[in-house]
Formats: sequence, structure tokens, C-alpha cells
Amino acid sequence: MARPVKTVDSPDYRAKIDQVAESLFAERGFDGTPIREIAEQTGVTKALIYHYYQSKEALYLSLLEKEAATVVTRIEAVAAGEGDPEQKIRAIVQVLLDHHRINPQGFRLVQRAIDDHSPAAHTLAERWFSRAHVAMEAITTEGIDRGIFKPLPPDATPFVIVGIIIHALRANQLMDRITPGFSGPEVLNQLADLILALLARKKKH
Amino acid sequence: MARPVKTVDSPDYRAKIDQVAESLFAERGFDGTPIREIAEQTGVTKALIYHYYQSKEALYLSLLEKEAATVVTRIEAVAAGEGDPEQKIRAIVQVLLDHHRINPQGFRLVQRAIDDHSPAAHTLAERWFSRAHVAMEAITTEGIDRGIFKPLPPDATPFVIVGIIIHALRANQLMDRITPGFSGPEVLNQLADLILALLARKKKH
DNA sequence: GACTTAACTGAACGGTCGGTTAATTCTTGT
DNA sequence: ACAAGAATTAACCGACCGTTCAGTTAAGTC
Repeated sequence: MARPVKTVDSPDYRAKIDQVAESLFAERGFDGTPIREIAEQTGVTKALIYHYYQSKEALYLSLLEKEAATVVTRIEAVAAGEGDPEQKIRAIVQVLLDHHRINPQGFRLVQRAIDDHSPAAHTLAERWFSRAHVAMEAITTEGIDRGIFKPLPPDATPFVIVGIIIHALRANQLMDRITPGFSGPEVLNQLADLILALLARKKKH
Repeated sequence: MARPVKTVDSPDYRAKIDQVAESLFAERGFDGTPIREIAEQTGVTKALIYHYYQSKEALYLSLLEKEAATVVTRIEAVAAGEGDPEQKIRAIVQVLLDHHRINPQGFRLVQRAIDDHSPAAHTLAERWFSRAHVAMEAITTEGIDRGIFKPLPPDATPFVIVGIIIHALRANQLMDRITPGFSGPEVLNQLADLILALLARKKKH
């Protein structure tokens, strides 16, 4: 029973392992990240990681799950909250942008997992993304029914929205190489406007 | 000089190595693809691969380069050809969709390379994507100047366009898991319309 | 102070990795 | 027929991989 309590100056390696692993997995992918390196950057030995996690994959999946759960939960909260469809879409865009700003590593981790068509990605899609999809589909359906949005296929629009955001964020990182003077942040701030203009049935003045 | 000409039933391993490697690299990534497996699926030994390519990375980069060159060249051809900005955007969308339909493995290979922020990805961006970006930026600039397109930042619109397409294609593959009845192909056919509606200054009737 | 438990380590395991070597087979020009 | 060189192979290497394990440390419980 007696679970030792951390002393004040004790380093709390468990959290640091997660943090380092998330960063490395995000940057170099699962296969490109040796456990040895996670251990080294954390300042512990490999064996400690296996003390906390059953396997490398278990560690990876744990991080993925936590990340996906966080962002999807926030999206669902927005969808279940108050506001008209336009406000909700705007809020969801903001949720994704904020999430990326605060924890870009976690964002990229999930992004990579989607690109791998691994079983992990499918599990993630079934367990979490489907929920976000349903929530966003409901918003677009409501928008269409109320004549605010164009009559697009409601099950496609969530992917259009998320696609624009994800690629905009990704492009922001490669952009220096292509157009050195590019003003990334401003474009991100206009993203919600862009997306709503795309969805809007009638153009606003 | 005399490069031996293949007899009819000779297997032309070089091309098959490329083909198998592209498929495996696309599906499992660089680190996740052992040379041994490329050799096995090709029906040759590892050593033959090293006879043709200096290293695993050289093989990988060769495939990447070929893929990027192909698609970017086609985009540039469209941009340099005849037609108004709307027609050109529509043609570019079609180039990307066709390219993905004909060779989805190659498409994914490049997609993965972009997600890795590896030196290879940066080289690719500098050497090829920048050219596609310039070509598309010119089209959007012309569209804006002629009052056809919204006055969006011209250096951002190429990324918006490509982002929508890439995510739509990616989503098409995960979509079964989320919305089993989803009609992917139809949405892809409407992609050009969607994008042009986003860019259009005034809504069409 | 005996006992339990979680945190943590160093060294090693079997296996796979990318890459090399030297030799053999095949193809072709003469 | 044959020399030359390209195509192809089997065998091998050192390095690194994920994982395991036996054992140490330190704190909490009785």
C-alpha cells in the first residue's frame, strides 16, 4: 500500500518522461525514436521507463490517447454549449489553434499518427475523432437547416474545416523556406473568417 | 558503354525495387522500412539494392525527388498554359487528384516527407514546392488583380488550396471508420467547386 | 527495527538494423 | 569461343534495437 510520497526536490521523472517522449515521438516518429534517447534526455535509465510502461508502444499509445482526448473533449464542449452555428465553428477553430499554440508537440504527435495508417490511428479515429466529427456534423447540419450555411454534404464539411486548419499550421512551419517574408500568425487569425466565408450561404457585406 | 539490353523474360529488378520501395516507404515510413524487406518483396537480395543505390537514404531521396518533380512540373505547366485563373486553379486541383488516383503510394510518400521536418523535407520544399508555390501565387495574384478572387494574402492561398485537397484525400481513407456510409469520390469531384467558391470575390448564381 | 513497497539502476540478452565483401552467373560485342 | 563487364548472390560485420532482470535505495507501515 505504502506509496512513497515525493520529497520536495524529487524530480518527478514520470511526468518528464511523458514530456520528453511526446516531444521526441512528435519530431522523429515512433520508429525514429529510440527508448535510449528518451531516457537520456529525461536523465534516467531505460529501465525506469519500462518500470512505468509495459512497452515502447504502450508509452506511445498513452500519449496519443491523452492528447486526442483533450482536444476532442474541448470540441464536444463547444458543440454542446450555447451559441449559433457560426459562433460554434469559430470557437472550434480557436480550440484547435490554441491547442497547437500551447502544445505543438502533442498536436504533431496526433497528426503523425493519423498519417500512419497504423492500427493505433484507426483506434484513435474510432474512439475519439468520430466523436468530434459527429459534434461538428451536427453544427453544420443545423447551420444548413437554418439557411446560414451552404447546402454542402454535412459529413464532408468537418473534414474541410479541419483540413484547412491542419495544413495552415503545417505550412506555417515550412513557410520560412518557401516565402521568407511570410506573415504566418496573421493568416492564422483570419482562418476562422476564411472558413466561415467558405461555409456561408450568402456573402456578407 | 554497352549497357546490356534486357531480354524479354528478364525481370528488370531496378524498376521493381523502386516500385516496392516506394510502396513500403509510403506505408511504413523511412525508419519503419528495412532494406531486407524491400529486397524480399522485390525477389532479390539486399546487396543488389546497394549495387544500384549508395545507401538506404539515397534510394529514399531518389524516390522523393522523382515524385515531387513529377507533380510540380505538371502544376507549372498548367500555370504557364492558357486559361483564366479560375480554369487554372481547377486544372491544378485536377492534377493533384489525378496524381493521387494514379499513384497514391507516391503521393503519400511525399506527404510523409513533409510531415517529417527532416532535412530531406526542407530540401524538397526549397527545390520543388517553392516552384509550385510561386506558380500558384501568380495565379491567385492575377485573379485578385482582375477582381475575380477575394483580396486574400496571395502567398497564403496556395497553402489553403493544397491543404483542403490533401486533407480531403487523407480523410477519404480514414472515413470508413468514422462515417461508414460516406461517399468519398463525389466529394472529391466537388473539391474544385468548393475551393473556387472560397476564393471567389462574389458568389455565383 | 523488521517488513513492504515504489523508484531506480547497470549490465546484459537475442534479434535486427544498414552496410560490405568477395565471389559467381549472366549478357553481349567481337 | 571468349574476354569483359554488368547483374546478382551468399555470407558476414559491428552497431544498435527493445526488452529483461537482478539488485540497490529510500520512504511508509506495523
